[in-house]
Amino acid sequence: MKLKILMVEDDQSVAEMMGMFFEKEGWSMDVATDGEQAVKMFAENPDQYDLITLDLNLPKKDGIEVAKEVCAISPSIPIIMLTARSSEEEQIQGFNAGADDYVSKPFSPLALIARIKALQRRIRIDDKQEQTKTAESGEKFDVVTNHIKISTSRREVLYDNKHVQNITPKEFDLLYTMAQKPKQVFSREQLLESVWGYNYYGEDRTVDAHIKKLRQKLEKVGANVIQTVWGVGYKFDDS
Amino acid sequence: MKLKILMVEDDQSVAEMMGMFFEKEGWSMDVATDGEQAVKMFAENPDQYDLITLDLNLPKKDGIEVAKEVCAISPSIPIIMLTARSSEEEQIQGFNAGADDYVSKPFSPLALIARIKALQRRIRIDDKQEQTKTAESGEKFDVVTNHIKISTSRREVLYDNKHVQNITPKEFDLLYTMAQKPKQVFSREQLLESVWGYNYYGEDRTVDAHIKKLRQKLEKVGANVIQTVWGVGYKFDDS
DNA sequence: TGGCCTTTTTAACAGCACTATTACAATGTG
DNA sequence: CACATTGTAATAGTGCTGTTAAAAAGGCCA
Repeated sequence: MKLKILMVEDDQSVAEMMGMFFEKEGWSMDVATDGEQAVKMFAENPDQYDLITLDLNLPKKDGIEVAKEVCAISPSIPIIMLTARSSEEEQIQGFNAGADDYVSKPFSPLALIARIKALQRRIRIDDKQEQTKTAESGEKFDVVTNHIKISTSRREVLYDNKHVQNITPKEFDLLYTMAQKPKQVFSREQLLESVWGYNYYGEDRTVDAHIKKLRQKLEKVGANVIQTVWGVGYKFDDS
Repeated sequence: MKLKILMVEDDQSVAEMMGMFFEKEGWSMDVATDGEQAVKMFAENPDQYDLITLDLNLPKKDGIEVAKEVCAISPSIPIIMLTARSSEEEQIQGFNAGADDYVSKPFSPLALIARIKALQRRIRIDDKQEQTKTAESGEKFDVVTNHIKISTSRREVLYDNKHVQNITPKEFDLLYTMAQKPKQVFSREQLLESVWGYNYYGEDRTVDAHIKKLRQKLEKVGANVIQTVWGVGYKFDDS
């Protein structure tokens, strides 16, 4: 997989650092240091970029605005937002503006690379399912499996078109993380890193507690989609 | 997960503290207090170490130089840089020299442990993906023989596309170990080392017991793939 | 030498005590 | 109210051992 990435990032040292890691992966990168430059660079030659990483706090034009304008030019471009604090508010705005995933700062270089790979994988899969998924209504769901639909922009989960009520942020993120790769087992540590963030050092068992609550709420609409894999972790499976 | 870590750190109190935390995780640690010693220790026996944590400010030979020399000996060894102040400059140089991740001082022991775990996980995942570069659809199987498919990411075993039910961790590991090299005989000692870990002192016959259970579960889907090699051990064969 | 029986070695099986892991409930905090 | 944590109960998995069954080896005799 060879990628060209547009990194929108005002902290030059971060950009340089990531540049080296991308190079290690065999990817190339352009950097825009403010919002205006980002939009300009992308507008000039949209097709050359495979993906955009987008800092939210930018000079001149903030990340949300950049995302909107970029999406106007090329709606299918994958965008990963880099949010300073993991503020729910910002995430929702970001998703609304067209972001596909977010990574909260500070992040480890490898974490970002992992997300990029995951996103690319997801997009390839989506492409294959394009026929089934397209248009009809204006409803956009980020994850669609046999029974479940998840909308990140609305923070909504539907099971057989029934709303799952009162999902909390952590529960939503947990479900979203696992549902992106159905049947794949996630260790508690993986979930901690993915949902709680790079620099969070909580207890494994905290995950259990949230899984329990999530299961309770899913059961209310008849969903039984989170399996325990003994000695390993959890997985999503609704087949 | 059992690790041996080479910690390169001139501040002895830091090293001691981390030593205790590593011990709690069941990991062992060697300490080098300056750059020269670090390179020497690593060069003497590179394979014993699973990971290096590397302070950047070192007597005699700085961390960057150590990283380069270590990478020259063994390019795949994971390195985590410990940067004294979060000086971006240093981080960048460190990565250039071959570091995989960084933690800025002062760091919490749990933070470093979390980073180590995350790094190990990624390395394992990357290794697997290299082995499994085939696989087109979302289905990824790490082992595929005539009748059996094994997916470590899903912890699933299929025999002629039938699920083997209720596989426990030990059983899965046993089967996975043997199925990787069909027809090769594994002694009980080899299996103990591979599945239980190299410093586990258990009875040979414990292996038998698990093989029995595994066979039972495999029989339920009509699989008869584990042969006894009298006086030697067991082997996987489904041809 | 080759067949047959006995002895010895090795593996299969079954059950139990123990451990590890997970689910659940309750609490404290912001 | 969401969350993190902790204690406890429930559950699943593991390790071991006594016993039984099977295989190999050795001895005996035709």
